[in-house]
Amino acid sequence: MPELPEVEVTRLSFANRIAGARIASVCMGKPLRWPLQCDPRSLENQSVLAVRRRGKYLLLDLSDGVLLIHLGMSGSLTFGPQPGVPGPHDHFDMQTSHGTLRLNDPRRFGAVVFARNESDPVARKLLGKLGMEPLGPDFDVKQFHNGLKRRKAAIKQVLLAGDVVVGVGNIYASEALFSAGIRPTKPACQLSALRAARLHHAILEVLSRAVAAGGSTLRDFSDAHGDAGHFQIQAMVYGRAGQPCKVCGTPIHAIRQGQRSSFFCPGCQKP
DNA sequence: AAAAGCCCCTGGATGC
DNA sequence: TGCATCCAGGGGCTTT
Repeated sequence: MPELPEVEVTRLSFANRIAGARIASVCMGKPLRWPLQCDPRSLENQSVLAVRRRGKYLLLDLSDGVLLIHLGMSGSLTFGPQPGVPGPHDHFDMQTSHGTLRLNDPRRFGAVVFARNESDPVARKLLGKLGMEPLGPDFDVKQFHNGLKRRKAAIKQVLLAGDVVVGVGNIYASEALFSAGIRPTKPACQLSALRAARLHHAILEVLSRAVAAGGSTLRDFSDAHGDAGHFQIQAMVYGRAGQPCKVCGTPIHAIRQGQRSSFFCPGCQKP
């Protein structure tokens, strides 16, 4: 479910409300991808100072440490008063003076990890190799192109790897490549400066539009209020195998790259 | 160093 | 209706 826009929309939906809250108790459900790395009771009486984001990770700054939250494939966060007893897929429940933060994650690819700070080895292992923030000031065209030049792998897989630029998941990778007119199979290192610049622009544009629209709602995303987005971002290629391209009418192709599906228009996207 | 595969897990859709 | 198979928005780890 969650690519960068969904994570950012989730963050925006509760960051201000949870800021300043005191943690009363933390209740864990089934094991997530990684252990919490601390006794849940050691979080009690700490305050939540702020909620930041790095790639697809949410960072909850506490008075004495930081919680790294990842939503994996199927995770979603809710924050509000009196959520009732945790369900079978609620695996992290944090009661605070401002409400309860709850992680629901059926597949349990998500995680909540405590670290002393961001230089803690625990945090560095998860955040250390992340690439540029596409919506941040450091997303530089030249640096982006340089990053791609070092990689012989297909551009789609380089985008997904997240070590050049973070936050571009399987849906937005296909959409951004369509927008830039580039085949997902194109070796990253073969992109000219012009085409790299087009892709840079497409990533920025696609992701920021999705954030503005309140999360992709390409499927069934809901934010921490539990509200589904009111808007609908139309996919140009993702999930549209066999259907006519909305620009040129050519049937959309679906291929597999690294065990993930990719979609592209053979007419609009040049090899 | 980089690339390719594997795997974690559950649930929904599809096919026989 | 029941059961098997395939697929899903991520990404760390191991092996080439």
